[in-house]
Amino acid sequence: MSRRGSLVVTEVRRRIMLNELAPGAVLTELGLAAELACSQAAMREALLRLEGEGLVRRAGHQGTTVTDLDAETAAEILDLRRRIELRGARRAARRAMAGDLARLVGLQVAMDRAASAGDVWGLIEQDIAFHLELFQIGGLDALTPILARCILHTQRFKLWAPWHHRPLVETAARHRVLIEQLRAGDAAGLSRELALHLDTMVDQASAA
Amino acid sequence: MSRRGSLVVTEVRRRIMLNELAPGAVLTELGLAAELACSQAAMREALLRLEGEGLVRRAGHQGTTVTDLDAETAAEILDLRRRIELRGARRAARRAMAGDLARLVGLQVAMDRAASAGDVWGLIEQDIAFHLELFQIGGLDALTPILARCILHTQRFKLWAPWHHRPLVETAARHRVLIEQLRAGDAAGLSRELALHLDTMVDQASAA
DNA sequence: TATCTTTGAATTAACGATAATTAAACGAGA
DNA sequence: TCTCGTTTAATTATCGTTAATTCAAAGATA
Repeated sequence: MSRRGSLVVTEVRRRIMLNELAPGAVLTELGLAAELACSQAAMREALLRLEGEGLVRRAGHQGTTVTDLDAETAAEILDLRRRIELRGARRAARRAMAGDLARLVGLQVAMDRAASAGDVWGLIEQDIAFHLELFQIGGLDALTPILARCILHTQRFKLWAPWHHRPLVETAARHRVLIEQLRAGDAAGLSRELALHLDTMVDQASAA
Repeated sequence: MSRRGSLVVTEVRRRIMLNELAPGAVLTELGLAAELACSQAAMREALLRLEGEGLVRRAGHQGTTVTDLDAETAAEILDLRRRIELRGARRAARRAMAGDLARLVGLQVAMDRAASAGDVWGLIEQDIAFHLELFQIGGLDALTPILARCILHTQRFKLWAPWHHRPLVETAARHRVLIEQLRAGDAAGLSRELALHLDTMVDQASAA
């Protein structure tokens, strides 16, 4: 699993998400490759992937730039995310098996660990994995990559906005109720709680 | 514009969309590269892009396979497309400038040309460009790639379903009314017509 | 006969070097 | 002083090759 390319794309993604590579920054394949000690081809593949995720924009022969973000766009994407995720959750409540619950619980404890360790990025990664795992139970596989993109961008905006100081442990704990609703097979309850979950995220961002 | 890589990705995309490369087919980088007379690296980049579009699935060291498609998934994606595109259209009606209309008219005549020439694929390409152009007037830039993906997949399903025999010229002509509503700045009218436009597409597919 | 190991083919991943393309800096002429 | 053409530097795109990984089938052993 020591796949170099995988590690490279993960690292560049992390730097963009954490704003270490700020919007508008110009990246050159050779330059970043030297910094991360990989070949140009590996970095090329990484940037290609990140372009597919909407994190960078590759423009001709004049370098690759980190994409901008703004509040209105973030709101639009969050709205789309809400719709997709709620629809998936309603289906998930009717289909969840024991194994699904076990996987979610596993991600939950991983989030708790990351939160108490103060590992912001680790918490984000597990949070994304949690929501995607929950969605995939619903079986709408073709929408998963779209949802993944929406989640990525909402998280990016949340990190970028200077006012994201909810305690980590609380953030992690807020997923427990979702598991409970899912275990109960309560579609209405799950979608209600999930909507609340997403709303608090936006409240947090718009409460300036 | 004689960019080799661009041409390669376009060609592979065309073959998948036209079902010349059927769902489940396994593609090897070297094999396809030899067939299209390009290097492995160029084909690698092409497949990477197509994976980002959801047309192929790259799985470890066991080849790249063309993704499956089914009616339920297509319906879900079309639903998402409708939502995104209608929202964009409502905004577009309030923002359209003369230049925007000119571009749309240009695409319209290109569709007419392709239709009367019996060029199915050309018509599809122009149709996709038309809808994306219309959406971009709305200014929701961050959603454009998501919409592009949805449009691509709805078109793919339409082509894949064996019952898509609406006359080409009629398909092309059906975009004129959209331009008219946009020119009139009638947001309600445009979204109504666009919804109808999308509904006929699904009726066409579900009328088995 | 069943299971484990080994060997082989096939494929992706990575690298280094070269070519092609673009954008900007520069200078000459009007 | 401004504009146009040329040159130059930087960057991406492509190529050919090599290395590492995986899957599957053949063979050996209990």
